[in-house]
Amino acid sequence: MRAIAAEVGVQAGALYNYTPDKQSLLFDLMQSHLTELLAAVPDTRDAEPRTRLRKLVEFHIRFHDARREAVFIAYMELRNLTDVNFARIEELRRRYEDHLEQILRDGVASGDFRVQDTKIATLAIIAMLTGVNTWFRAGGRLSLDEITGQYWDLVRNGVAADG
Amino acid sequence: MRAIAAEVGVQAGALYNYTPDKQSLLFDLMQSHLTELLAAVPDTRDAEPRTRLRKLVEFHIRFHDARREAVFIAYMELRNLTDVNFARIEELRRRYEDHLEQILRDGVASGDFRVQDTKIATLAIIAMLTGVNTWFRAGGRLSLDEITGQYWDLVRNGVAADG
DNA sequence: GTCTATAATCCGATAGAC
DNA sequence: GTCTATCGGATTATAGAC
Repeated sequence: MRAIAAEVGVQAGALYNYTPDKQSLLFDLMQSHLTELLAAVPDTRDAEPRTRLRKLVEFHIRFHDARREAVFIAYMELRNLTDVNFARIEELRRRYEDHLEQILRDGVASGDFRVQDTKIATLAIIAMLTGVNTWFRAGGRLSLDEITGQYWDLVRNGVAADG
Repeated sequence: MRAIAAEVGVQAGALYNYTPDKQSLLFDLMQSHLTELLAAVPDTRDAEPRTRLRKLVEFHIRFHDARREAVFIAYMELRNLTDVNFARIEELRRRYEDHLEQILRDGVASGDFRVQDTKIATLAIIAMLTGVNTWFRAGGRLSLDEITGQYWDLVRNGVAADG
């Protein structure tokens, strides 16, 4: 709380005019992050499964790169949530995962994708995509667009029906 | 330190007969974990790239599942290492990544794999595999062998030359 | 709404008896 | 090698002046 106060430019006690306690502040940060994530998911219902999957891959990498700090907190501070707040956050996270899983399900049904278990593929793909944040730094050897293209190749081939 | 002492069954002060300070204890834990990881990497130099990759995927998931606590600490406590210790740990981690990247390079050279950038594919695959730890619990819907098989399908197709 | 001051608690680490 | 006791400092949160 002192570090946050210093960043904002006030004393620690003044923060308690804006949040009842540290737990609420942490929960609100995570909830806002995931709510904004859900609101920003591209609506691709009318497109083909491959296009929908590509759009989601591109969106996920872009969105998470643009909010590195929030993503970092959302992962590292999970264990500091109360049981009730943890359950709420997990529910939002599950709803995001459902967007991807639905695309995979539709792609399997249409014959575009071949995946044994869409839930496992969902978790695998999300972990892979989110991992970009742990090493990517702007100005490196490759641009984020180039990296996104390569991740898309891995995902596309990974779930392709003609693999 | 007090929590560790309680777990071991001694008072907090007694721990300092075994470690000079908390930083050294944390570093030793991470270093041991990664050293054991490197020592346990299967030697598959004489096998075909596809077999080598499959063996590494199976090894990675098995090894990390068997050491959930160490893996958790190795990720969550990274930011609490001094700069010098952080560099040492990153060097060990890089050496592990090199095992996978060499397999991918050899597979690309032999025509078995098609990957634009082996370094990116390495990081993507490792993030995907390590992610299993965040959700897998023994006794669930699928066994770890079944899950490993599905991750292998995703990896195999992802880097396949005939995708 | 912000400040200073402080309460209550927790932390890593040390000192010294045994 | 472990204990008790404690130091010095950090933490979250509150109280009360302005």
